[in-house]
Amino acid sequence: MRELPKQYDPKQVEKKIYQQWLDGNYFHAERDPAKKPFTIVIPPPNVTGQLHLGHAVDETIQDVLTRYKRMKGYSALWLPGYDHAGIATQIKVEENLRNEEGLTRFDLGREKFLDRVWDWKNKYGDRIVEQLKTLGSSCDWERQRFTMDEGCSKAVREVFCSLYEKGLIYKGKRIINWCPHCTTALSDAEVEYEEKPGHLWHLRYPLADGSGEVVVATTRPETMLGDTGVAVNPNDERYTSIVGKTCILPLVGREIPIVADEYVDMEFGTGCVKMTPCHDPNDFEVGLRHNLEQILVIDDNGCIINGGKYDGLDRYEARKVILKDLEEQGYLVKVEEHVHNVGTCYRCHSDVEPLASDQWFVKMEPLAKEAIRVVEDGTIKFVPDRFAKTYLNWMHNVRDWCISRQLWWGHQIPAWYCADCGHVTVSREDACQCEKCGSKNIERDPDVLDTWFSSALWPFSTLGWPDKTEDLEYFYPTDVLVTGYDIIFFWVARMIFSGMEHMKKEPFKTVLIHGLVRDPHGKKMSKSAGNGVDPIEVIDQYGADALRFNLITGNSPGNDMRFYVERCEAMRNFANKLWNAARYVMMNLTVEENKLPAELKLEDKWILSKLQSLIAEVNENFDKYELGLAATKIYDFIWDSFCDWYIEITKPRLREGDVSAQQVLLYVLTDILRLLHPFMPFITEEIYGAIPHEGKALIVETYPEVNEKLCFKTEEEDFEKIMEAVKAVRSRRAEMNVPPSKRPHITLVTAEPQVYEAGTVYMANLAYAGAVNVTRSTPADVSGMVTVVTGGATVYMPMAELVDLDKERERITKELAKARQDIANQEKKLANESFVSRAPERVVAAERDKLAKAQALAANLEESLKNLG
RNA sequence: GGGAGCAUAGCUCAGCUGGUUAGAGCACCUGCCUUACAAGCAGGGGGCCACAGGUUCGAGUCCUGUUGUUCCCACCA
Repeated sequence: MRELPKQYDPKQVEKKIYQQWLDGNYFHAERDPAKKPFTIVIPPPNVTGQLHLGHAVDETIQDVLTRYKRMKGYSALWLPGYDHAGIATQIKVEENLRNEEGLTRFDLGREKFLDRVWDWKNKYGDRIVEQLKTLGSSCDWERQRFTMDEGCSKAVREVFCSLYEKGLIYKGKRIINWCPHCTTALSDAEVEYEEKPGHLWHLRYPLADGSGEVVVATTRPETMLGDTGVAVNPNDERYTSIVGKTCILPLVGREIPIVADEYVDMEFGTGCVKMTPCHDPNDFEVGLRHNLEQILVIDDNGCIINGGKYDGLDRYEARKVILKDLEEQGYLVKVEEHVHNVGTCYRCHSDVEPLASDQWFVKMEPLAKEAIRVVEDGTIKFVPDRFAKTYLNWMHNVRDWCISRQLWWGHQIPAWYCADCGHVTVSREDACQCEKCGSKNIERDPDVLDTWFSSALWPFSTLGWPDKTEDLEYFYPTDVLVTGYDIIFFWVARMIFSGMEHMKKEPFKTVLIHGLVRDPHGKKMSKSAGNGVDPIEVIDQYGADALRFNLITGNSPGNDMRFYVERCEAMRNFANKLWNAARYVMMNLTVEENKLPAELKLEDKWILSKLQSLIAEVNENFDKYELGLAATKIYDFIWDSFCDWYIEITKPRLREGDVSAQQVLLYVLTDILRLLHPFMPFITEEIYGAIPHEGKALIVETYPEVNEKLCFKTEEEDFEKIMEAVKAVRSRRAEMNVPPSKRPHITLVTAEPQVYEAGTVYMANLAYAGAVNVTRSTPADVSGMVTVVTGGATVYMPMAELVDLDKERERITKELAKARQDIANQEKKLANESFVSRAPERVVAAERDKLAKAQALAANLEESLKNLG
């Protein structure tokens, strides 16, 4: 036992406590056959990243769950790590290179550039780990992984090769999403659509035979350079006569065919669509059906190629010039305002360019089957379950996954092209010759894999797969995956089908989805908007426990939350409240052993019984992942039940040196610490260390379970009757401005005198009463008395204590009106035959009881009013 | 075009399977430095639970529709 300072200072505590946990090796999960495993793998933060509030929510939830399960006796593993984040990291390092040395990655060459990225990764890779630690994350740092470490890279290679061998990975020319800024292909999931105002330009394409013209409508006139046809609907009578004819492409002069295809919507625009097979997925398909030529007119940087005089112009620059030319030459018919969806890159938000390109793909249909099954049959549960629908909808409609990226930072594709026979060698080991013709004239594919390709394997690659490790055996499948709804498609979906394909077992049993953290106005936090809040600064000011509690409470699962720094202040105050409660208990402690006394007083039974209810509810909330509810209940118990009532009520006993009160205080406080620890690990551990305790550390204490012997329902109710009387007296006193120094004698009239007799001491201490008289019958003379009716008693206070009779009269009149209204309501309800006969008996009884009470109250109030004159 | 969420006190939000008087934090008002805590204590004001129907003995809670709002998905040029 040692003295605690008057105010809790997280700064003095958090670093020290975290070090104690590390020293005790408590985060490390052993493969203990006697214990059940509980596993969470962290959603790996970007290696380039800094902790933001989104991480803070995610990590807090995982830490709360891990700590809970650890205390519940599981071998709880929270496996940490980070992600190489291909695009983001490469761009960052390229940016540095340009700013500091004026060089591009091509100036350095692949190898030297990658050295730079590794340097950068080694320098900043630990920053986020350090930040996770300040949050209190109880990760097993011995098992920390990186998506590009040796083991994970081996897993990636194995998966690529095995899928290739099964025919589930192929290379082909498709329309893909190309980011001209990041200069790489993207998957469909990596494109974010934004509604943007634009125009619909109507262009005149003259028929080659001079018999007329067609007018096409387009939102992207610059792509006309790549037009190789015009399509109309076969059922469109307006155009049947021109199908099969050709027209002359303006500005270019190319003769292109007019074809009929079902794809065309007769209602939209003019019903004639220009076909640009290389820059539109639909046109690509139509082009294949009608053998249209493919002409690529926009290059990797978004500039025009194969477009004659327009070559080299940026696509939007080209648009202006082309429109001007079209107008001047009389080809522009009209312009309409038109809002349309524009795809943008999820990393840099440049407009994505659809273009035909040779890329690697994962064939999704066969993989999706199992991924759909395990969610439909409940093997994997989403919490809240509405996200299962989101997931299934996506999985049912999933298209092949473009996995090759034109980057250098990442897992290079293990495919070698033979210059002699053209064969592609895909191999687990680095190939030095063509597997078909033996030629050494081979070259490796320069591209790397989508970052999400490696994170898809995270739940098993981090446990040692493809090797058959003991960790994998013991900890897989993992239990809960915690993440925001924004990466269900990127990551969750891909982990599920990867787990099913390669492990033949689901990667996790529960997907716990949380919402996004927004600013006070509900806007997304971002660097560019300048509305971001740095969690590290918040922790610095209020402490990690306060931040954690703020993030875990006041929101419901799966819904976005707004972040208010002021709420952290409230949480810090709560921490301080607990701190002082503990300080008070310690100040009065003369015993060393945490053991309940043989005899319990009424208030002891009340608080212990309330504690058991709390324990039951919190455990139940945990099992349903209702962490916010659990935390709020603990908060209320500590502040209201424990501090405001129990501590107050035991003060006289402590003053008199009553050891039993000390023992109950210590017992309840210890359970409080254990209950709260997953949410506020630092302060609880610190207090635990200061009070008498047996275990090594709170983090490895057991989590409270209900003790039936400490459930005292009757006493709990009895005590609450007394509380009600106390509150009633306090309330009257406050309303009448009776100063605490005035201690009126009070008479309690009740049918249960034994209950209230036990409570007379409380009336004196908590309601500043003088002598308290408990009787069964109303005093002979109640004139000049203030009456307060509570659930179990009528309280009489002498009028002399009152300052304002008018006020009292007013109050009673108001209450009487309400009581009469209640009586009316209850009588009406009970007069309803179907209610009485159909509602459960206890409900009806409760309503009868309510009526009786209201009647008694009304009678009392009437009398009081009479007494007042 | 399809799907989902949200709408409760001045503000931000809880309210789990329908059942006493709808809660919390902050803000506000009144009185207290009562020997754990003024980052505190006691008391108080403030709510047609978006709207309209329906189911039910009983609806903030379940169903249908309406309005507003946010988001996700989808190849109408």
